[in-house]
Amino acid sequence: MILDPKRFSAAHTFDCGQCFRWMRQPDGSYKGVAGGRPATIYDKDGRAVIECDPGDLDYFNNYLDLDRDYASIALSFPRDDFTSAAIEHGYGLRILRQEPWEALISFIISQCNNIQRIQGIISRLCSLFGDKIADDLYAFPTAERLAQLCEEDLAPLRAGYRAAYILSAAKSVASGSFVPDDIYSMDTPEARKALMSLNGVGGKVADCVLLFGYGKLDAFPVDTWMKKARAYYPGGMDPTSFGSYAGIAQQYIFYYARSGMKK
DNA sequence: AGCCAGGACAAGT
DNA sequence: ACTTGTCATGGC
Repeated sequence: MILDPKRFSAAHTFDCGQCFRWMRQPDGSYKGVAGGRPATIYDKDGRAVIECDPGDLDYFNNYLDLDRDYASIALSFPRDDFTSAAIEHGYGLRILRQEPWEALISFIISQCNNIQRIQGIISRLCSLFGDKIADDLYAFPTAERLAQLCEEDLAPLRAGYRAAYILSAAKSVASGSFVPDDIYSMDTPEARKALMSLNGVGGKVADCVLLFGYGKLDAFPVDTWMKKARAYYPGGMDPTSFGSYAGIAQQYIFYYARSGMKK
């Protein structure tokens, strides 16, 4: 299946730090699972090539946000040298529309952690408690499944103090006291507040869940790398200056800052 | 050995 | 509304 979204980069999309489960294969393609659907994805001549069940193609078209014109959005951002370099560096990245529940748990795990270790913890979480889909491919475990567990069960994850947060979120969702789908209809500030009612979810994690899980592209997560990047914005780094797609700008900047600002 | 990694939380000003 | 210590783990 070949889709033509203009300038899709699998590497920049899957390795920019927004997701943790797409694994680069020796041939440069990325293999993973989204929404319980397995796929192998790569780019060819700037186009997205998706190997998946034909019935899942619409899902991945939406998942990869392929219908959005990122080039035009990038042109709408203020043109300082740093932002321009960041956009060039992340050429072809797209903000994934990940499953909200997976994004929630993933970014709870991300706090005060590094990306390699986050990947390991999530990988163990899925292989231990997620349904097996194929060889080395697992669905993300459901809230109902995780809600049955205790901290001891999560010890093999080596998630540290975050294990309690995972269980707490699972129980909130499984019991119905927190309904992930309710977030969609809220505006970003209201949705942010609702997410922060969960134990272990502060402002930054909430912003990541909104951006990467709910497609709320005005959410603007600020982590340690964004704080480092702030030094390159003499007048300050004002999210509102990037408009309603500030989250996309954020991801270019984050990815560039984390890369060491090279190339 | 100490510092850092896509922080959150409670307790103290 | 801001500052500080603590939380668990691992790489450098």
